[in-house]
Amino acid sequence: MDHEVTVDHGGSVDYGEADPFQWDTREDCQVRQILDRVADKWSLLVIALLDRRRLRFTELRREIDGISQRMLTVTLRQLERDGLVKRTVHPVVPPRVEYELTPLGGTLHHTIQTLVSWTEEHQNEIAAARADYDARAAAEESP
Amino acid sequence: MDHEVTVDHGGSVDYGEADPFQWDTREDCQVRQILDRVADKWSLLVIALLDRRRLRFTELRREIDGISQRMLTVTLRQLERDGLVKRTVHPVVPPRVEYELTPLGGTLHHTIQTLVSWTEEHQNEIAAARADYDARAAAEESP
DNA sequence: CGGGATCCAATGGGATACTG
DNA sequence: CAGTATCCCATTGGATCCCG
Repeated sequence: MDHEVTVDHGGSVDYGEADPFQWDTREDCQVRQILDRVADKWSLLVIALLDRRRLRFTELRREIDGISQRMLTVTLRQLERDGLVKRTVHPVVPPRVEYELTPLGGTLHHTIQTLVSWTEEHQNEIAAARADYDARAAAEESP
Repeated sequence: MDHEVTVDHGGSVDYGEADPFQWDTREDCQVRQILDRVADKWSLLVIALLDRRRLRFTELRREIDGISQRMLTVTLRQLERDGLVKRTVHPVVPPRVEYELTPLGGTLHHTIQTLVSWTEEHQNEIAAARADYDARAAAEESP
């Protein structure tokens, strides 16, 4: 039960760990699929907001500018399915549903916070790079 | 030239740093926009692959399973515009264009690598959570 | 080889209305 | 309040052709 299983993907390429700096970039790869979920626009924001908090549906909706009710629902369901967010329904009227990070979601939060921090720290450099790029592009078109 | 500028966003809400754990989640916020770019499916993969390497267009295309020529072009242009990737054209025939991370892109790579590593480490937990979720969902529908 | 331009299909995602 | 369901449009992104 604890031995490795080699799956035949139909190709003859060797996908072993020949290169420690290389990882599996195939579409059907687990990591790729999870990355798509985790690196999602809304997921990122939801996880970032749920740090040390426990928010209700409407609170999240209000905090995340621009998200529609539909996308918040979809995003929360995905995160719940992935075991990153815990959903608690309080049987009262009116309904009260709260969302919080699971321990697993908490570990991801650290990583995401790093990404957010990086963005905050370098936003000026990026803005400058964009301005520079746009200026060059404009200069080439109109001599 | 080095004093802070306060921009009036047209609203009367106070978006000051009242809460150190809270950040600006408005759509027109720089961080939000950059996050969207940086947390993009393909951008993530390109940056992850360009670490300590310098790859040609076709090499990137081959490495990233499932990316179309169009999306690779678009992604590389965006990354170049943001100052994260440097594009070098060698004036030979046939053309030889190489891409590499800029120093700024290098700093981002660290962060992204953390995200990729997190995914690799926790993929089994996530897969288990999904299976569990799906099992419960199926159980509820068919009694 | 490394794209730019174009066309078209898929899908993401908003608006709205209804429910427990 | 916290969704679900439906409709529908806008953007994303793939396929194809062409050019330097």
